[in-house]
Amino acid sequence: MNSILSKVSYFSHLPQEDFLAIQNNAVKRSFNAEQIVVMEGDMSGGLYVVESGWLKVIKMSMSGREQVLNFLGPGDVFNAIAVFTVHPNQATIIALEDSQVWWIDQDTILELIQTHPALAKQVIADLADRILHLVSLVEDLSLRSVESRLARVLVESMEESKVTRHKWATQNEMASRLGTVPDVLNRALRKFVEEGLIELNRHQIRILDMDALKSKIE
Amino acid sequence: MNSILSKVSYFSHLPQEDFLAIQNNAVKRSFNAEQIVVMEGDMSGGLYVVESGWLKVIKMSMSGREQVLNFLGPGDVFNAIAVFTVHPNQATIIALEDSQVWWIDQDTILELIQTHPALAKQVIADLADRILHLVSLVEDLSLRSVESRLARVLVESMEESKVTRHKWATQNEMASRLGTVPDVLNRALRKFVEEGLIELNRHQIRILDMDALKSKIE
DNA sequence: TTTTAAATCCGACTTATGTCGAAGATTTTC
DNA sequence: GAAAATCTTCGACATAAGTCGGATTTAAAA
Repeated sequence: MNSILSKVSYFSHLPQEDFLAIQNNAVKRSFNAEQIVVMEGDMSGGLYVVESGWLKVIKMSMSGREQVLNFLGPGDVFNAIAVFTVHPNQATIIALEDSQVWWIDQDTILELIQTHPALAKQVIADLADRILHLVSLVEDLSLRSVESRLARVLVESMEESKVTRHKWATQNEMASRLGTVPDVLNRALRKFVEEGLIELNRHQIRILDMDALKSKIE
Repeated sequence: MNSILSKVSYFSHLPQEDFLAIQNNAVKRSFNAEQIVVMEGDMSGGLYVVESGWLKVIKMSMSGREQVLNFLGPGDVFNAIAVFTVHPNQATIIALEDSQVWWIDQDTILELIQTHPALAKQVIADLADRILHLVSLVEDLSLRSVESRLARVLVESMEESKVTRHKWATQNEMASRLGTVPDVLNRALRKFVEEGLIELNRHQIRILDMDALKSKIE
C-alpha cells in the first residue's frame, strides 16, 4: 500500500510495526464535492487524514453566512479536537471536490500516544500550529480591514509571484475565508486590479506590484 | 512549599519525584500591574504558571487597538506555543494587576514529556481547549454583532445571575475582549440596561432577564 | 477632605462593511 | 453548440461599527 499515510508527519516517526498497526486500522472513505464529512455538534471520533482532494473547515451562522477556519489538502490531519477532548465537534467539514480520506479508529490513536512519545510530540506540534493559524485569523478579523486581509492572504499564499486558484476557489469561498461577503471581496479585488497591483482571472491571481501590495497590510 | 503548582492539571498526574524535579526547577517571578511579561516576537522559552493575580494575552494593531485573546488567572498555564513550536511568540502578555508566576525551564518540560505520557496528554488537552476557545472567538468576531457577543459573554461568565467584575475589568478591557471599542461596548451595555436585561455598576453586572439576554445571542 | 486622574457616558458625525436586484461573463451540462 | 447553471461585476442603498469632543461620574492620590 503506497498511500499518503506514510508521509504524514504524524506517523513518520513511528517504528515500522506501529505504523503497520495504524495502516491496518485505517479505513479509506470517499466523499463527493459538497458532501458533509463532519457535522458541527456530533461526537464522531477517530482521526482523519486527507489522501486526495480538498475540504473546508467552517463555522456557520444562523443567518447562513459562513466563516472558513481552514482549508485541508493531501496530508492534512483533521478531527483532532474530537479525538483529544470530550467536546463535540466545534466546526463542520465539507468536501470542496471529490476527496478520499483515511479514517483511523480513536482507540488505536489514543493507545499509540500512550506508548509513543514521538507521536504525542507530533500531535502537540500540530495543535500548536493550528493555534498559531487561529490567532492570526483572530488578528485579521479584529484588527484589519478586508482590503488588508486580502493583501495579506495574497502575499502569504503567493508562489513565483502568483496565487494559483483551485477550481473550487471561487470568490465566494475566498470571501468566507477572509470573513466577508463576495461583493465586498470583489470590490477589493477590483480595486487592486485598477491600482495595478494584481491581474485577475479564474485560474490565478498574478502579483504585479509586490511592494505596493505589502504596504496594504496594516 | 505549598504553591499552586501541585494543583495545576499539567502536573497533577506526575509521580512524586518528577513533580519535585519541576518544583525544584521552577522559579518564582513577580510582575507589577501593566508590566509586560512576554513580548510578541521574542523567543523566550519556558513554561509559565500563574500563582496569583491576573494577566491578559493580547494582539496589538499598528494603530494601537488591541484584541484580548485570553485572560489568565491562578492555575493557568501560558507560553506553551513558544515551548512546543519553533515560532516566536505570537502574542503579548501583560499583567493586569500585581501578579506572581512560576517559570519552568524549557528543557525540563520537554524532557518530562518524552518520559511521561500522562503529561503529554495534559498538554494535548490544554492545547485542544485553547483551540476551542479561539474557534469561538473567531465565530464571534466574524459572525456575530457586538451586541450578540456581549450577550454571549455575559451568559457564559455568569454565576448566580451575576457577573463579577475584577478591579481591572474596565469597559476598556471588556471592549478589547469583545473585539470592539469602549464607546460601542458602552452603547450596548446601556441598551441592555434600558431594556431591563441587566443592572450595571463598577463591581458587577446583575442579570435581570436571562431569557431575553439569551435571545440576543444570534 | 481636596485634588487629580481615570472611567463612563452622551450626541453628532464618518466610514467600512453588508445588502439587494440585476446584468454580464464564464463554465458546465446535455 | 445550445441551454443551464454558476460565477462575477455593478450601482444604489442600509446599517453596524468606529471616531471625536466633551460632560459627568467615580475612584485614587495627596
